Amino acid sequence: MKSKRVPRAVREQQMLDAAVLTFARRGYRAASMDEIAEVAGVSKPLVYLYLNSKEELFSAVIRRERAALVAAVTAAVQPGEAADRQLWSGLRGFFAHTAEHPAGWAVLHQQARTHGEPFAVEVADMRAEIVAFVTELIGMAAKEAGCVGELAEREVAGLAHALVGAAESLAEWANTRTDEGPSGDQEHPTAKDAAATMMNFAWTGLGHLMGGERWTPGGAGGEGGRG
Amino acid sequence: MKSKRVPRAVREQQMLDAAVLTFARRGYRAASMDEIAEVAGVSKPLVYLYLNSKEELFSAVIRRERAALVAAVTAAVQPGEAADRQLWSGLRGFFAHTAEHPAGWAVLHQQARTHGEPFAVEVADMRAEIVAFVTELIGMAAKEAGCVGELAEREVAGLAHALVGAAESLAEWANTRTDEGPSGDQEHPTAKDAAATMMNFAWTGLGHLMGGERWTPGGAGGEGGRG
Amino acid sequence: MKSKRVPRAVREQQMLDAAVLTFARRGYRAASMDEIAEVAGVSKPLVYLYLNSKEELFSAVIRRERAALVAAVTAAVQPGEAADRQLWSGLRGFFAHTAEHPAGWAVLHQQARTHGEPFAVEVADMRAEIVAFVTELIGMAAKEAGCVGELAEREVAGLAHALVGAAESLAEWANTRTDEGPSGDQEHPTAKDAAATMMNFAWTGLGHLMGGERWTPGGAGGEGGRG
Amino acid sequence: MKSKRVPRAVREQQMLDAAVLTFARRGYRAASMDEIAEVAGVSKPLVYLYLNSKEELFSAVIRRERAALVAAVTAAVQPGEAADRQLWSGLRGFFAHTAEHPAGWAVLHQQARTHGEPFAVEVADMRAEIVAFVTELIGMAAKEAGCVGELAEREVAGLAHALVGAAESLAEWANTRTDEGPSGDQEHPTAKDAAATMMNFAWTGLGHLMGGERWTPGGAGGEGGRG
DNA sequence: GATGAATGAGGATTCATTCAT
DNA sequence: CATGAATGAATCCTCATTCAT
Repeated sequence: MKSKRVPRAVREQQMLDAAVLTFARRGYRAASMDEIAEVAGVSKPLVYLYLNSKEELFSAVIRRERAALVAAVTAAVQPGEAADRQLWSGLRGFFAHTAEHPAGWAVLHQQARTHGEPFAVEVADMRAEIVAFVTELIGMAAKEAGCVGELAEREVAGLAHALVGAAESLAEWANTRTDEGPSGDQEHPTAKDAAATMMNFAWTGLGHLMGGERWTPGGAGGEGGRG
Repeated sequence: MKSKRVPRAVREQQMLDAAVLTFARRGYRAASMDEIAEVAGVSKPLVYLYLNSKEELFSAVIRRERAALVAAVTAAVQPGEAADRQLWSGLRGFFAHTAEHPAGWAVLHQQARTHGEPFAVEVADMRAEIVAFVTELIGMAAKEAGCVGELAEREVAGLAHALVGAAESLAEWANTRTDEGPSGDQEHPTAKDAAATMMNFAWTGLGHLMGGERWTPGGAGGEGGRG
Repeated sequence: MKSKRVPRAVREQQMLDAAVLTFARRGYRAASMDEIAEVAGVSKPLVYLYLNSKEELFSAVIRRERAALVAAVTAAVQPGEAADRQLWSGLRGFFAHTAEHPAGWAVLHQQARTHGEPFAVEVADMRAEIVAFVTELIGMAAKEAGCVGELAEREVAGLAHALVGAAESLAEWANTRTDEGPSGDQEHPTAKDAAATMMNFAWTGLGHLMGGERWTPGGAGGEGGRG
Repeated sequence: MKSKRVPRAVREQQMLDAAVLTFARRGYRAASMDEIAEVAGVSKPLVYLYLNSKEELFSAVIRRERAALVAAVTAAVQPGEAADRQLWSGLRGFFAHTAEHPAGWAVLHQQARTHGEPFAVEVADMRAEIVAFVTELIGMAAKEAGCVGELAEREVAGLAHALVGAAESLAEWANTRTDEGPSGDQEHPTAKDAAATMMNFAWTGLGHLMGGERWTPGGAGGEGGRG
């Protein structure tokens, strides 16, 4: 005896919840509208009445999850702070959100990118947003460090992409480990640990990069890199 | 004008070529055996005769592309060299191969991971292989730098994952640009550029990390990071 | 002019009807779900929605036809009567039912037995049921005739099998003639005629068998048989 | 290393042997030419070269098995003997042959009858042959017993069909038991036992039938039957 | 004579989607 | 609002059959 007469807005969220889970579990193509309706606890025609089609449903899911992730990161950051503090906060927000919403993250990071333009574009936009934010932070840091023009624009873009990719990889690693580890949070990289790893890995290097330090293939191994 | 009466080994490779392209373009589920057969220039039954099923075909594709990628990286590295030189060479091999085989890379990096255990495991294994290689290099570098026990094992694993993720992200970025950019190679990050970015981004930071430098949230931004 | 919006229970029977006809006409393998759906006047997906698979459909058909045949025979028999009366009534019920449902009989007698364990077992069970009933009747008759232990158990089982086989053969013969004969019922063995033939053929011999009469190869032909 | 250069006639028999086994095991439709060729130890095109098509192959199998069965029965019978001796011998030949060639019997009795006219006709013809032989024997017996015109032609036909059906049923029963019984021949009806059962069951009754004895529904059970 | 290479045709099954009630 | 009933359009897979060598 399912609860009847639920307001539309609520029903829609239930459907989106069911869809996120199902798309994450099965993938876009393998997820059937039948299963989604069943998981949502409603009849299939109702799903169509509210969400129109599988494609629109997937789209709605992606938009909602994107918004939620961006909101989580944005909420974590204090706009006025120093660049490294902002990155630190943003990363913690990112890792915390993806850890709490693994299905949502899976849909964004894995499913949406592998099933055609309409969806991939949405995620690409989100990623561009984040990359732009990181790029800005790097710029801020450069200004803070008093080094102007030292880093070419393209170089900065590359660094930002690398940084974002590193964070994504860590997020997946952390989430995957979570599923298997029998022990508590102390055992695996929590959001805080992951963020710390990122800061040590990326920011320290960036600082020296801004100081003009470069690794060059010509040098004798690590020696050349630090010279 | 399809060449007829081709020996089996050759036909199989043609089929795998067609499958890589099609799986990369459409995704595993959306790719139809009909389309793959057509792209391969053979009839569908022949595909089944040689590769048995869609699942086995996908599996064969993944195995082939995995082997090719690992071979490319391995061939690029000179085992005896210093850690940073090995990483540098390996990264160049990696970026060069993924740039030359974008479809193969897409299948490994995007499709295989999103379509169920049997396939994801294969890629996870490959990734673990690479992460292990990177982990070893970091260990070597630590020894070269005379810092022993400075980095916890878990920390190294995190760094390796971050590094690999950064490289993957850069590879995708580079390849995506390639598709759209009308101009030549000079315009976008080539394998060499990408590898340089990675070395500057990751290795420089690692070097200082081994020197005991850490970023801490308590400190005043970048200043605290370097102290 | 297909009647639309029919309740599920009704549609299922229509499908089973169509399936019986089609399986009888073509055989299990040669019957296509397409044809069955067409004969049933519905689309193929509906058949799958209700009956799940060709195998389950065939199974459902067999179970329904088995139940109908057993019910027909059971209904014809008066439990309290003498053994020969019960056999006589049961045979008439059997011949009447198989004559009225030739397709159902064909599916049970020919198709189900030739297409793998799951189906053959169902029919074997039914046959065992009937053989057991006949065996019981023979036992009853022996008791009525005052001959106890005269017939070995294995001998009775053999006789029961022979009797059932004879009835099946006659049923097929009668039905086959029906299809071709242009004239009315009087011309070919109706249920009553067939049952009479069976009683004369089988029961008369059984009676004398119980009286100790045996045919032996040693004797001089028919003479020896009656001695 | 298959033996090469085998004369055509031999190869054909090997193929027919393989076909009998495979058709018996799988059924006509489910048996694939691939499997038959493999069982026969030859390549598929050779099967087509010799037997032309699956249909013709099946036909050839049926014809060969029919001929073998008829030959076995014929060989067992001594034309000049008394009717009951001839039937006794024929039945022993029949049961012996079907027990020794279960696959052939399965193809004739089960497969051929369930897969369309062209094949069913062949078996129907064979059955008619046998029924005619039995009919003749019954006629002979009637003459031997001095009763002429006592049995209507249609009645005799029915009796013959019943008798043949009983024998077929016993044959199947005996063969099926053979597969399961772990003990020796003594345990289950051998050809001889089956034939004895048949003679007792059928011939004894027939003898009295010729003597004018009839079972009638009106009478009080077995008593009325014999009166 | 014998076979590896190849395919046209067809069959089971699933799914997104829509009405009529 | 809400749903049981129904389907068009693919998709995976198999098989009998034929060449070219």
